[in-house]
Order: sequence, then C-alpha cells, then structure tokens
Amino acid sequence: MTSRKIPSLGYALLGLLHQTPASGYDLRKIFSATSMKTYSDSPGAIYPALSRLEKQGLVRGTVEEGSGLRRRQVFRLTPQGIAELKQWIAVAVTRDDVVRRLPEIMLRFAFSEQVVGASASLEILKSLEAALKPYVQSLREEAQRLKSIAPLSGTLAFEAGLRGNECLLQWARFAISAYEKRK
Amino acid sequence: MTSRKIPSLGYALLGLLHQTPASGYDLRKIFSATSMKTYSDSPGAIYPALSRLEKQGLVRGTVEEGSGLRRRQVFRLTPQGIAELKQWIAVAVTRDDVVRRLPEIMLRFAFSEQVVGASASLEILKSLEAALKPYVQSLREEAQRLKSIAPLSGTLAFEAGLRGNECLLQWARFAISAYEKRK
DNA sequence: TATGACATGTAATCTGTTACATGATTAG
DNA sequence: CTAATCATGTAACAGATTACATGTCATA
Repeated sequence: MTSRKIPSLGYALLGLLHQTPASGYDLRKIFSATSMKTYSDSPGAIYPALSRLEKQGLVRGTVEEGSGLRRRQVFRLTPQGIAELKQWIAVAVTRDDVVRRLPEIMLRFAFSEQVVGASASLEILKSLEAALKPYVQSLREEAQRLKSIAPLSGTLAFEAGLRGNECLLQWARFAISAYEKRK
Repeated sequence: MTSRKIPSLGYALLGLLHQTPASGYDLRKIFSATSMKTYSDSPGAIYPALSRLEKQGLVRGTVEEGSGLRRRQVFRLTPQGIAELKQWIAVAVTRDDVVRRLPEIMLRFAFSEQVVGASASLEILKSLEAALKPYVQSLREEAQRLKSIAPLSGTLAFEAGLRGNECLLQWARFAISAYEKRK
C-alpha cells in the first residue's frame, strides 16, 4: 500500500535514512542541528511519522540491544521505501510546485544525486527552470499593476517575492551549468 | 479572549478585512487570484477560520439581504480585531521567525503601513535585517563545511537557501533606504 | 428548463503541536 | 545520591485538505 500520500516530513525521513540507518533520536538531532530546522524536531511528529512509514512497509525498525546500551530502535529503508523515494524525486516540477511547495522541490533535489543519480538532478533543474521562467514573468507583470494602487509596504513585500524567484531562477541556471560542466 | 494563538491564515484574513469588509467568498477569490496563492483558498479552511475569529470577537459578520441578492455574509473587523492585528504586526522579528516563518514576516510587513503606519514598517525591516545578518553568516560557514562532504546536489541545494537569504538581506536594505528616502 | 457560476457550509480524515510520561545512563 | 541527558514514546487538541452537500440566481 504505497498509494497513500506521504507528507514532506515523511520524505525527509526517507531521504535521510537512504544515506544511513538511524534512530528517531538521531533524525531529530539532524533536523535541529542542520539547515533542516524547517522540519519539526518534535518527538510527537517524528515517531508517529516513522511508525506510519513502517506500517506502509517503507522502513523497517530493529531494536539494537546488548553492549550495555539503552534501548535504541534503528530504522532502515526497505526496497519499497527506496522505490517510493526514487519515484518522488523523479517526477517533473510543476508550476504549482513552484508556487506552493518550493521547500519540497529543494528537498527532492538535495537527495536526487545520491538516490537516483546526476542525470535525475539535471532533469529536476531543467523542469524547475521551465516552470519558473513564465512564473517570474507573470510576477513582473503583476508587480507593475500593483505599484500604482498599493501602499509602499505592500509593493515592497511583493517585490521581495519577485526577487526571491528571480534569484532562484539564476541559481537554477548556475546549477545546470555546474552539472553540465562536470560531465 | 484574544489569548488563543491565531494561525497565519487567520492573520491574513484580518489583514485583508482591515482594507475592506468582505465575504468568505471574496476572500477566497483574493487568495486564488493574487500572489497569496500560498494561502489555501479552500472553503474548508476559510469558513471555519472566519467563524473562529468571530467566536474570538475579532470580526463580526452581518448578513446582507434585500436588493434581490443571494445570501451573503460580510465580515468586518471589530476594535479588538484591529488591536490584535496591530500587536501582531508590531512585534520585533526574531531569528526563529526568519528560519521557520518567513512568509508570516512578509505578510506582517505587507499590511504594516496601512494598519500601523510607516514607522512600524521601518521597525520590521530593521529587526529583520538585524536577525538576518548573523543568520546569513552562519549559513555561509555551514556551506564551507558542507562542500567537502556532501554530493553536488546537496551542496547546491544548500547554496540555494543561502542565496535566497542573501537576496532577502539585500532586499531588506533596499526597502529600508526606500522608506528613509521617503521621509 | 437545464446548466453553470455564485455562495455557503459540513464531515471525515490526517498531520503537527504541545505537553506530558517513562526509564536508563552518566556526571558531579 | 541527584540532576541532567539520552531515548522513546503517548494523548489531547487544533488546523488543513478533500470531498461532498445545499440552495440561489442568471442565461441560453
């Protein structure tokens, strides 16, 4: 039953577990110590998420004992878990992803090279660029319309969003050239 | 009972209602038609949110009838609603806001000028710049560490986040100078 | 008179937050 | 011995998503 929709916290866990098996506590520490602070490090989110993934057959937890250590459950990806992770990464980026789910795109891209390989990374970048270009254009047009009617702070806030997306587009092109240079 | 915490959708609604009274349907259209697409335009989110705000005494809905129109409930801010909106906007930006709640900061800023005045807008920008500067610095250091150990896609994904924050910092300075020039 | 847009809502389900609970191990 | 930290969880609750339900009005 891989059919049920998985939230991005679930994919973040799968991606981390693909790199190395880990316990819930390890994963929490990764979230709170690195730039993945955007994901919750609360036990009430992570432990239920792990057991959901286990119920879906995407990870398997094994209790590590002996050697005087405290009880510690280490999770590993199952073959289905790897398959699910791969297909999540390999789907092309849509405009709706860009508008509402940017963090998830970046997460997919971050894991892409290790999980599916450099060609998949390039594919993500190219579909991101393709979705982003017309979106930035439409934002520029809306900015023009807004300038005459909104107060300064409203116009500036919109400009921040526009600049952020322009910046992302530049980054995508930079990243594409980095991958093409490496070939 | 203004004490209960209000989610950002609630504040988005309060901010829009401060500009002009509107019905739930009007508000939905604003979310789906403008760059506020990040907020849900689904009735299952907006109508319950409006009735929560009404229960808390922050908005008041009045049914508009007569003139052959269909039933339409128009919401307006109450004095408490205005007070709640003002104090939400006027709180200084923390580092945690920058890391996990950027969209909410931009929302506060967008409404700030109309609701509290230009001096409050400047305050938000200055506290944003103050919180952002050390954060960007720490991201640059983490980027250095990462470069040697992570695969290219991981490094690049991190770089995207870094660039986004650098871009935001530039914008904040640009916005500050725009406000100071206008005085 | 039937279709579609207007306008409002409800119900089921899922996820995340907050706060609490538990027990083992290590440092002082 | 006791306080802190390691490690794992649970329970209550709030909010969002999805899908459905309802009724009105305009128009073809």
